[in-house]
Amino acid sequence: MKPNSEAPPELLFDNQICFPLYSAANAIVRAYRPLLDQLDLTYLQYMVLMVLWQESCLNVKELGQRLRLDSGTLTPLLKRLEAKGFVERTRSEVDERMRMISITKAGRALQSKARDIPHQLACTIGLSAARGEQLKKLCEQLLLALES
Amino acid sequence: MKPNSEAPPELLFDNQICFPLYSAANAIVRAYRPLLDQLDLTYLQYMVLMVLWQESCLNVKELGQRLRLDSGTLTPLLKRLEAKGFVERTRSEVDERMRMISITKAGRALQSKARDIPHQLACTIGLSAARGEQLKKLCEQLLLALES
DNA sequence: GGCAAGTAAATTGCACGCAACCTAATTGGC
DNA sequence: GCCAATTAGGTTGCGTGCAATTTACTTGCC
Repeated sequence: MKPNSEAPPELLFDNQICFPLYSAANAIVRAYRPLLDQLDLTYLQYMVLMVLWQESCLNVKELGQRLRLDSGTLTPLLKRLEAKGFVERTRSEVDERMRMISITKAGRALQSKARDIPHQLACTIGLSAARGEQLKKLCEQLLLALES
Repeated sequence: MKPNSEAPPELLFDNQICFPLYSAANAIVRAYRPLLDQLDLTYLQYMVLMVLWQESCLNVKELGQRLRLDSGTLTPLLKRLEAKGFVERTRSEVDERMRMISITKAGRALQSKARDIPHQLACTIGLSAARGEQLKKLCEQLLLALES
């Protein structure tokens, strides 16, 4: 009995293009964890703060557009960041539907504590700057295509 | 007041290498969803079946090594696949600690139903074969480096 | 001004990921 | 044969992702 005699090669596990990407994303989060534990942050919380370090106040929708996430993910995450004292969640006075997310002093203070993380992570992932840039570009292309 | 005057460029959100990868992985899962809904499978369940289409019986640990996932993720997932009738979970007679996961007839039948999925997905992600291969290679390198 | 349509967040429910822990079976040394 | 160490898998708890729905507010049209 011939195994997989009629299976097209694209249905073979080892030929999957996207699964390595999926696994790599998981591995990245794992690699960040020990570094971010020291700041009491998860990877996603770290990314949210990184946005807020640059633009100290935006609403949930804007944050979601930058991070490609929706309110179902962001609302509980922002509540956790608020509970830790790193962000504030106030209602917009102009439009009461909007929730304005702003960085607190404690949240901004994390920026200097995080100073070494990019370098430390770069060491563990051990990808040259050129390959890193290449990877980033490819992912951004893919994202562009998937944003119909 | 100069914003971010002392922030190193690696702490700027738009300079993150890994976050596009993270977002792309999420986008891939989203892109697969409508296709896999027809088979009553999630992306990860589809990947598990893809492994089982090639090697019709392995234990949880072996499955976890191929997929880079642990029992905390796989056990509930395999129970769901069993509930749908696509796999069987039996105890090894040689070593009672091991749980043997084998594909069922219904599970194997999904392989032909899935025949068009790779092509359909390739259309939506719209990455040339060359760039796809490049992306796969980069992710595999990254995974290799992170598997200390 | 009043009301339908639209919009921003929040909520609910389900499926991952994974650390931390637990249980049961096996192995290795003596 | 006995017991400590190891191993396989399961459980728990928490944090995402996201579809689907709900709630509260705003806008547009008459």
